[in-house]
Parts: sequence; structure tokens; C-alpha cells
Amino acid sequence: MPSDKDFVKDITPQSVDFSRWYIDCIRKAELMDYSPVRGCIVFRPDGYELWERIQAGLDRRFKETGHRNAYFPLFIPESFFEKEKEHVEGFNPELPWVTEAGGEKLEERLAIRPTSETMIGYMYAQWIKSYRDLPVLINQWANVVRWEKRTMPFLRTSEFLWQEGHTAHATEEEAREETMRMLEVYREFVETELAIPVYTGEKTPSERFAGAVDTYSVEAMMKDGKALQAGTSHYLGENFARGFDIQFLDKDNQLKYAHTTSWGVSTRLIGALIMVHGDDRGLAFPPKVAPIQVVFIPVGPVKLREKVMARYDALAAQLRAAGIRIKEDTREEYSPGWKYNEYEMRGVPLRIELGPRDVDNNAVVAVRRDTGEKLVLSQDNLAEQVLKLLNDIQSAMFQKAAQFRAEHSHQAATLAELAEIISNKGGFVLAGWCGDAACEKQIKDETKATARNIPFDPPAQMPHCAACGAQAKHTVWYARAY
RNA sequence: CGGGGCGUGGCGCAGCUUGGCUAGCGCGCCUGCUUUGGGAGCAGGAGGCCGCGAGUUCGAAUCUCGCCGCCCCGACCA
Repeated sequence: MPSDKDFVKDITPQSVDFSRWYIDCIRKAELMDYSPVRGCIVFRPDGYELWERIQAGLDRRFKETGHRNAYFPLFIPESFFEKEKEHVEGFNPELPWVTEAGGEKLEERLAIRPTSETMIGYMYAQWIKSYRDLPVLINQWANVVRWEKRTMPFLRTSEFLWQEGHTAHATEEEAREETMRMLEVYREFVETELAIPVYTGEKTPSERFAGAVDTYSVEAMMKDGKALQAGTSHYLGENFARGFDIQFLDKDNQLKYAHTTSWGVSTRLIGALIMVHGDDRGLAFPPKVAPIQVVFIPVGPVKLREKVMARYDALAAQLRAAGIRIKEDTREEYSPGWKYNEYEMRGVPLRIELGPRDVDNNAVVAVRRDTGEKLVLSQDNLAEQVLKLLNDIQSAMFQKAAQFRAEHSHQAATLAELAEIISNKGGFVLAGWCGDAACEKQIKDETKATARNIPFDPPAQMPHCAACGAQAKHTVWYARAY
């Protein structure tokens, strides 16, 4: 690949200003646009298609694990929020309210949902009477609103699209299994489809979802070393069941509260995709979710175009027939060089060129977005070779991200060490924690790094709390986070 | 929500300090011709309530006040 400097205009290099780079990329690649409403963005077709592919991959997995989709109202009566104390305290500051409709003031104001635990809890209370009604395994694809003070496209907007699973179970054990099962679904999806390695683990109490007993997360590392919570799964215990009276008569003829869970991922994943794989040339998407997997470009003098096109159409048809998402760009008003840069910027994983010399040689030239590597492929069995290449790119992108993460994951024994790493190198820092919230807060105050999660499978066990030096109860990933 | 910065054709900017003549430049866009294996060239052309609203003034992109939006930095969050 030629040097970045010469070919990418209008994109700020990551090293100069990462935020600027991010904004430049997503706007230039037309993934989104700002809207006239504060903090709300427009998902343009290329951005929305990423979401559609994420949806498709997750929806299939949800169905495979026994869930069904349903849809609940956007408006939530104010009184619902009062039924779970921590929940209301957690969400109150960011709720928008509908106070008037049809020219009249409403008797009870309606919140625009920030999440649907309350509405769904209310409905579940009516649907669940007997242990025979359990489990209830429902997912909802929806938009939600949280009035954010500081927004960033895809990562944090006032309105966003997401998926929220809500399940109810007869026992704690079963609900906890569900919580972990869905966390694993997220991990597997994010790693295999989005090619983003994640750390799975449990959130500390202070980072828990409002109203949850336990919260688990998958945490990803962006290219600036900051953490992004890519998905969460909550064991809600009986909290919402008690608030909404979700009770059932069990086999032993005892009236019991159901144990509920909830779990979600959002369009934030699009932001993760961009910040994990993108570089100074622009976006880079893993083949499995890339809207366009292959761009096919005819090259060479126009006088010879007819000769090229005679092969071009047949090859394009072959690739398409193999199920490859291919874009044929035969426009003559743009030079090949312009197209190369354009599609690299838009993140297309593979480019294939066909010129007169290739026609003579029964070959095509393929160029990988992830490595810049230029390959000469035979036209025979082209689709087969391309499918294999796309697979290679997918796994290479995961490996590359995993290596980056490894290089930016550190360990710290003391607060001073932790602070030094966070401010000089960035990335994730593994450190011990005594379990005291005061220590966690001290770390946050002094380093701006927060406890991302307590990993299930830490690379090392850290013996002492980084803040107070006492014996550690947990080993925690700390990082500055989005 | 606090501190800082910025809003001028689609995008990036100049002009503002010191108010005044036709608001300019690069990219993009349109037309034509020549080009096309890493962002092509020439010629012609279209496109502006200078973020919004008040005010000062004979006259405002320029000065004053208010509002809105975006970006950066902090406190809260998928």
C-alpha cells in the first residue's frame, strides 16, 4: 500500500486527533449525518445496513437460543418508574417526558422509554400465573431515548437503536444461566462476525445497571486505547418481579416471584467496528458484516474497455452467484485511482481489478483492505478463491485487533503504576481490587480510568488492591472508557 | 451542565480587528472535449436570507445582546 499521506485527503490521521478522525471517516463514508435535533443522528443507508447485518446475525442467534421477538410501547407511564427505586434513580436524569397530546395536558405524564424493564415487567405480571408459563423468552428490537449531555455519533446519541432481551424464569439458577448464555452469545457474535476481541466479565457494583443484582459485560478496546462496553447482560433477581408483581404458583403450590434477566446491544457496535478496524485510510469492515464485500473495477485505457468488459460481466456474475456482495463500479467519469481510494475509505474488504493485461493472462488483481497486499488470482475458480480470501481477511482482522489489544493490555500493582500506564500508554490495565467502592472511586478520580469489568478469565491474578494495598478480592480491568 | 473554540455556496476556508463598492479562494457539482493499471487536464457554467432573532447605524458577514447547533476539555451514561 502506498503511504497514507499521499492518498487520503480530508481525513485527520488517528495520531493527530482520534475523535476528529472518527468524525471525518463516518461522514465522508456517508454512514451518518447530523440531524436538526440535538444529539440525534441520521443513519444513512451504508450505516443502517451495518446495523441490519448486526441485527440479522444476532436475531438468528436469539432464535436459536429459544427467544421470540415482540414489541412493546414507546411510552411508559410515570408511575411505572416508581416501582423499582434504583431503576428510577438511575434513569430519571435522562428521561424525556410527554406531558401534552391532542391539545390537552395528560393526566399522567409519559416517559419515552430509556429501556423497557418496567413496561415489560408490567405485562409479564399479567402473562405469568403458573410455573407452566415459564420461562418467558422475549426480545425486542427498538429505539430508545436517553437525554445525554454529551453525544458522539453511534457511541452515545439521545436516541439510539438497540435490542433488549427480557426473560422471566422460575428459579435463580435458571435466570443466571440465561444471563450467562446471552453474554456468551454476544461474545461469540462480536468476535466471530465483527472481528472484535472482547473481555467478558462482571461489572463492579458501581457500574451495575440500575435495578440489577448482577451485571456482566463484554468490553472491547478501541484503537485509541479506550474501552467500549459492547454489550451487557443483567441478572435482575426478583427486583422487578417484586416491583411489578410478577408472581407464579410453583409446582409445590407456593406463590413465588419470578427471576428476570435483561440483555442488550446497541448501534454503538457500529462505532466499535469503526474504531477497532479503521485506520488513516478510512474505514475497514470485516467481510461478514461489510455492506460491500468486493468492489470490482475495470481498468486500463478506454479504447481497450470493450475487451475488458467482455470478461468483466461474466466474472462479476460468477462472484455474485457465489453469494458474494459485490459492487461493480464501471463508471468512466472516475479514474481507477480515485476509486481505489474511495472504496478503501469506505471500508470495502477486497478490491478486484480487471485490465487488458489481466484478460490476456486469464488473471485478476486483488487487493486486500486490511493489509494492502496485492495478489494476482487466476480467473479459474475465481469465486472460490475470493471466498477463501474473504475468510482469511475476516480472521486476519480479528488477529490484528487481538494483537493490538494484547500490546495495550498491562498490569499494575499500585495506583501510581496504574496512573502512569493510563496517562502514558493508555489501554487496559489489570489490577487488584479489595472490593471497596472507595478504592474504585479513588482510582477513577486520580486516573480517569474506570473499572471495566472483573474478567472471568484474567491473564493473571493480582494479589493486592491497587488503591489501598489490602488483599485483593478481585482482579479488575481498568481503562478510560467511552 | 460548566470551561474553551467554531458557525460564510455541498465540503474546507479567507474576509470581521479598522462597518461601505460586485462577498472571494480551493475542492466538489453541471456542460463539452481530451483522458483512465493509485485521487486526470483544459475551457465554459450553476450555486450564498454570511447559523437564527433582536439591536446600534444612513449602511452590518463585520459592532452589541440573546438563542440554537457543532467540536474539544471536565462531571453523568448502551
